[in-house]
Amino acid sequence: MKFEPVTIKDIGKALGLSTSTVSRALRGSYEISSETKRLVLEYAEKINYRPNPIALSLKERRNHSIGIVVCEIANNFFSQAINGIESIAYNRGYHVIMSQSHESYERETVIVDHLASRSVDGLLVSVSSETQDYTHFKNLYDKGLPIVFFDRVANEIITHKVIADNFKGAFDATEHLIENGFKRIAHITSAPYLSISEERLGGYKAALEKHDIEFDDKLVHYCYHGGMIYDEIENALTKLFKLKLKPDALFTGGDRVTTTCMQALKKLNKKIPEDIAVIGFTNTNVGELISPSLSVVRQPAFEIGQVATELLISMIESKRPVTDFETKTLQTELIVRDSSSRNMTEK
Amino acid sequence: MKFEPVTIKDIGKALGLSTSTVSRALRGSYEISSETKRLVLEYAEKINYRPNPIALSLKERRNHSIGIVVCEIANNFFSQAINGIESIAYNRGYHVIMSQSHESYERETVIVDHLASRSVDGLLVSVSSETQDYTHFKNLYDKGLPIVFFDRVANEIITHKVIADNFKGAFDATEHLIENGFKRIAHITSAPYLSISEERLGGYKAALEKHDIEFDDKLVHYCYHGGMIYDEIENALTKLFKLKLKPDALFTGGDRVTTTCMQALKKLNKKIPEDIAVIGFTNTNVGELISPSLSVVRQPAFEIGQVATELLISMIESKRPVTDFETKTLQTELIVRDSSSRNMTEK
DNA sequence: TATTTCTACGCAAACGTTCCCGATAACGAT
DNA sequence: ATCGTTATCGGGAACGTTTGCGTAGAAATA
Repeated sequence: MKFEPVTIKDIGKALGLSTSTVSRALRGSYEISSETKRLVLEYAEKINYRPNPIALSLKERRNHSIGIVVCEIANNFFSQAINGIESIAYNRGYHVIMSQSHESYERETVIVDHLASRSVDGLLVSVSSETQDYTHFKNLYDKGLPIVFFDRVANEIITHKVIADNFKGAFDATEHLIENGFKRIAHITSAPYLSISEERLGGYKAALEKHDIEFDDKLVHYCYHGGMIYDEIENALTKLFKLKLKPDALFTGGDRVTTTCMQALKKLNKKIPEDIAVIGFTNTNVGELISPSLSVVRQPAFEIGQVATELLISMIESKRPVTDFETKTLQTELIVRDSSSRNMTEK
Repeated sequence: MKFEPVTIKDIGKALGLSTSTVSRALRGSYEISSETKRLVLEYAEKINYRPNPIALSLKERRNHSIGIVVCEIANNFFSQAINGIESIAYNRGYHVIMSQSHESYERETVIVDHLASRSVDGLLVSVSSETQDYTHFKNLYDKGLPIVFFDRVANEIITHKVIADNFKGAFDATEHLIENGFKRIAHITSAPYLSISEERLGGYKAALEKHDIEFDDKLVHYCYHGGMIYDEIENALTKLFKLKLKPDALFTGGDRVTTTCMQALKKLNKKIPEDIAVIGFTNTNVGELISPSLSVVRQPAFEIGQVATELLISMIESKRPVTDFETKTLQTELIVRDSSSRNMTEK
């Protein structure tokens, strides 16, 4: 199917004017008589003329569009973040182009290359859990393509980054468990080289240390697919429960990890919080409906998306090369419910 | 920031060839000597040449991108559908441009106009709950812009449509409640003029009729914001509970409506299913974790997205105008859990 | 009246490609 | 020696805009 659009040339032909005159009239240039302007504007309106954005892009060498690279859309955190991204982009006149890495490094490289081959003015990325090498970003970035990382960032690339305070979020969650009397706190999280995993593990360790609980790496499990693969989670849990010194609490890092852990615990017939207390990073909006109601660390996903987009657009629209980069850290929210409660276990 | 890309011209200059020769060499034309081809290919590889997609778009008058218009991304159904859309689009070499109407008719018109002004080869749309007038789609469609509707469709526009079998899904859910002994079945759903609302209401009525239960419009409530506004849902529920003949079961139509109803019921201290049994349309993946575990009608969101995208791309790539349109109906899945169980109430 | 200054418009290049049409050379055939 | 082929390449238009520059005529100035 073809979509035959009306061009500036058509207007010129119809009105006996040159394209330049029409163009100028449309932009309201002072060198066009008001009479001609009126004529052009009226005719353009009549035939519902819309400038061809592609021709403009070619001329101005920009697209007014930004690319998003995330592992998956169907995830509470990311869909909320994308919502934030879209809200800002829309107001600033940018289109948002979506793509998913599905936690695959290879696919990420393909996507990024595809997006960046100049069909996009900038990139908003949260790296895949498989990604350990960042040269595909580095190459483009060095060539001048603006990139802002959010959530899962590439520390070795010097640019704007927007993250939640994962350290503090993890610290608070862990300390909350400790203060509720739990001593053997397990931690299931995503791939170890992910920035978020590192930061959350750091907070977890710091809380243990503060309360003089020895860190035990047998209590920490990494799920390389971020909870996308059920068995990975179930295996981690069964290993934990086979320990001589079983955990009495679980702190999960990641939206998918948390919900999948809850499903696995249900399947394994573990009572929460009697058998094991649970608190985890997740942005689900039905935490209170879950049985028992789920204690969570909630990330300001929408705001992260917004801030990242603002930074990216400022980079895109900056005349001079940007040299002053910042890492914005937004606070998480600790929502305590029943799944991490000591009271429940004492009944 | 500027992103200085290498063009076909640069290659020509460096190698002492014309742009046409370079272009042909790159495409492997038979009229270029293998020696020249080798030279060009090697050099292009070396300097990492990527064709400028914008220039191509201008030339070929297409973009290899499709626009998505939905009410919101952060919604289980839509994020899963978008996942399906992206999966097909990626394989077929199309970019996916996202936008949200936020259930606003006005915003929808602006978005559609913006997207369609030729920055997109086709549109995948699920209309907003406010939309009753479809001329903004009709105009573009008549001009030749391919459009495929999914989920919430515009019946008056003759094109491909992909929907879940909302009638049957609603029928099954309602009949399930009836067979479990419930007699006063309330129905809370989205805006009445939405195709999905109509279809689901139809299934609901048909099930009632089959089992000789009189339809009572006092048991039906429409939420014009599709559950996005909490109070709208709570109001509907309190009205239901103020009825002389209170409902004993609730069938909800819509992802957001269902989860928000659950939240409101919790806040109103209603026991499920003792005070009121619940089953609803939703694509949440934590239905079994909810207390009580939630009976749901699940839509094949991912597949709906896939099928819609395939149809759209077939329209885009069709040489001749498409005249044979189909409405694909995919089956829903009834997942019975505790929230709609009679047994629970008899304990 | 001759010259300058506006006013209002057109020409053409440019953005990066593709592709139709020629152009040039080599070469065998006549 | 001339011609038609074939192989290989370049010129230039086109896609839809914007914009620097040029220039016509009219008005203003000298």
